[in-house]
Formats: sequence, structure tokens, C-alpha cells
Amino acid sequence: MTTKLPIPAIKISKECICFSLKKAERLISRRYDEALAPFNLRNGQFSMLTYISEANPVNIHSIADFLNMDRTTTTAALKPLEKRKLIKISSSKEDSRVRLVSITSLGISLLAKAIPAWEKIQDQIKADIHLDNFTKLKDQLSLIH
Amino acid sequence: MTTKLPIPAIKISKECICFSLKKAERLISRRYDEALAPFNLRNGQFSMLTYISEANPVNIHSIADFLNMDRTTTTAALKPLEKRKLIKISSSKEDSRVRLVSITSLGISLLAKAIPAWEKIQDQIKADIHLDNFTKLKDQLSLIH
DNA sequence: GAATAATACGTTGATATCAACTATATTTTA
DNA sequence: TAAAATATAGTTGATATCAACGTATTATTC
Repeated sequence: MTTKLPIPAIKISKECICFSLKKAERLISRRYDEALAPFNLRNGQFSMLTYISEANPVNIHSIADFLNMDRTTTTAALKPLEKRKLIKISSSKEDSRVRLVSITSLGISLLAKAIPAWEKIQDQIKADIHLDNFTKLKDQLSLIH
Repeated sequence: MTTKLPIPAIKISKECICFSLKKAERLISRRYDEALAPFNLRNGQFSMLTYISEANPVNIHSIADFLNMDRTTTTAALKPLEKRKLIKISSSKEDSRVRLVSITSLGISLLAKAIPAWEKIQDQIKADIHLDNFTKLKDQLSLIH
């Protein structure tokens, strides 16, 4: 079967910024997830909790903005945290459209326990991949398999 | 409410490699998705098709490896492509455990049409963010909102 | 050659992701 | 003040992601 593609497929994979980023994201994400697993937290949940604890209380829109995440994704992502009572969500008295997300004391104490694990994996990743530049990151990631 | 966190939450967000990567990934992913939307392809589907066209035919395991993706994710991700008849999946005669994924002529022609759109967004992203180094990428991404 | 190990893959359940659409509340405009 | 525009958020549907578990096939070991 002749391909007839305008560019050789192999070149696209190698050049594509999006592909490299996603590949790196999967790899790094997985390692952070493993490190945070003892606390039953995904890395995204950890980041979310961290931000909520900082901005406490904060509306959905701000969380989405901070994470560069779709607003509807944020709504969905908050649900498991709410169910576990790590956060609580209430309506604003000033503006009834706004829902305010705040961290609970249970959330704080879980976060406090998880942070040392975050520090550890953060240091490990830093040691593993030198972040001198992104090209180097890309190349290094292509070596990891 | 006193936080009692071992590290200020704001510092974690700023330092976390995983967080930066995911944020960047969402941003870049979205732009590639927009560029490929006319072909009804997500960026991940585009990458997958590209690799399949190159390695044609190829087993599930190799695709997962190439994408640094969980094997079960790969299986799931192939389904929409198969449903659209962009790929076909058959069992290997040599080893009946192995399932061989190959691109169809429909898949090839769609890919051929999508590649110019990929080139365009690739150039745009390159122009927008100078990939001199990852720190710069991180900083630049923090400016985009 | 039978038991064991390794390999390739699927399914299920939970979460993550976004587009498209809808609903409601607030703000602005005429 | 009523109508229009804007802002905040939820729901649905499709895809993406991985861990845990299970199944079938091939390779290895005894």
C-alpha cells in the first residue's frame, strides 16, 4: 500500500510539539500519580486541592482559569473531592450564580500529609531530567521507555 | 482557618513540574484539536493514525509504547478509529494473541488532508512559544490566559 | 510432555477532558 | 423599567486515562 502522504509520518511524530508534550505529560503524570497513590490522590486532584487551599474560598471559573482547564472539566473534577469531603461547595450570598469552593479541615490534613510525597517525587524528577531546555527534555524523554 | 501546610500552597503550584506540564498540555492540545477539528480528529487520534501509517501493520503493545500510553487506553482509543473505518484490526496468523492494527485507504486519505492543517498549527505554535528552554516555556505559558 | 511463567490483550470502574447545549442570575442598554 | 447582553455554572455525549482483574496463547522449565 502506497502512502501518498505529503510528509513522511515518522517526521510528524518527531517534530510535533503536541505529541512530545502529551508523551511527556503521560510519563510525568504517571510518576506523580504513583507517588500520591498512598493518599488516594491523582496529581490533578493534588494540584486542585493545593490551589483551593490557597485561594480559599474560590469559584469554579477561577479554578478552571488557574489550571488552564475547561470549566466543565473543573465541575466534574470537583465532584470526587466533594464526595470525599475534602472540599465543600456552597453558593455565594452576594451573587447566587457563583458557587464557592472551599477546602475542609479534612482536605487540609490530607494535603499536609501528601506534600512530603510531592516534594520527594519533585526532587526525583528534577534529578532525572535536567530542565535546561525543552529540546533536551524532549530528547531525554525519547530515551526513556 | 489556619492552613498548617508544610509548604505554602502557592509555592507548590509554581514549582511543580507535573502541574506545568499538564497546564501546557491542555493549552497546546486545545489548539491542535481546533486545527484538526475540520477533519473530526483529536490530536491524539492524529498522532495515533500517523504512527499506524508508519508502522503498518502494528500491534497494540507497540502503539502503547510509542505513545507512552497505557495499553488499555490504547485499546479504547482505537475503537472510534475502527468504527470510522480509518483503521482495521485483525488477528495475527503467527501468534493468535497478537492483534494487528493497520490503516485503511480511507485513513490514509484523511491523514493526507489533515497534515497541512497540522503543519500550519505547528508553525503557529513554534512562532508563539520559543522553545529555547523549558523554563521559558513555563514562564510564557503562565503569561497566556 | 506437563506445570509454570511470560506475553498479548480485553473489560470494568473511576476519573479527566472538552464541545455543545441549557438554565439562571446579574449587568447593561435603550 | 423592560429588553438585551453578559456572566456563572450544570448536563450530556464522546473520547482519554489508568489500575485492577481476568482470559487466552505462547514460551520456558523441570
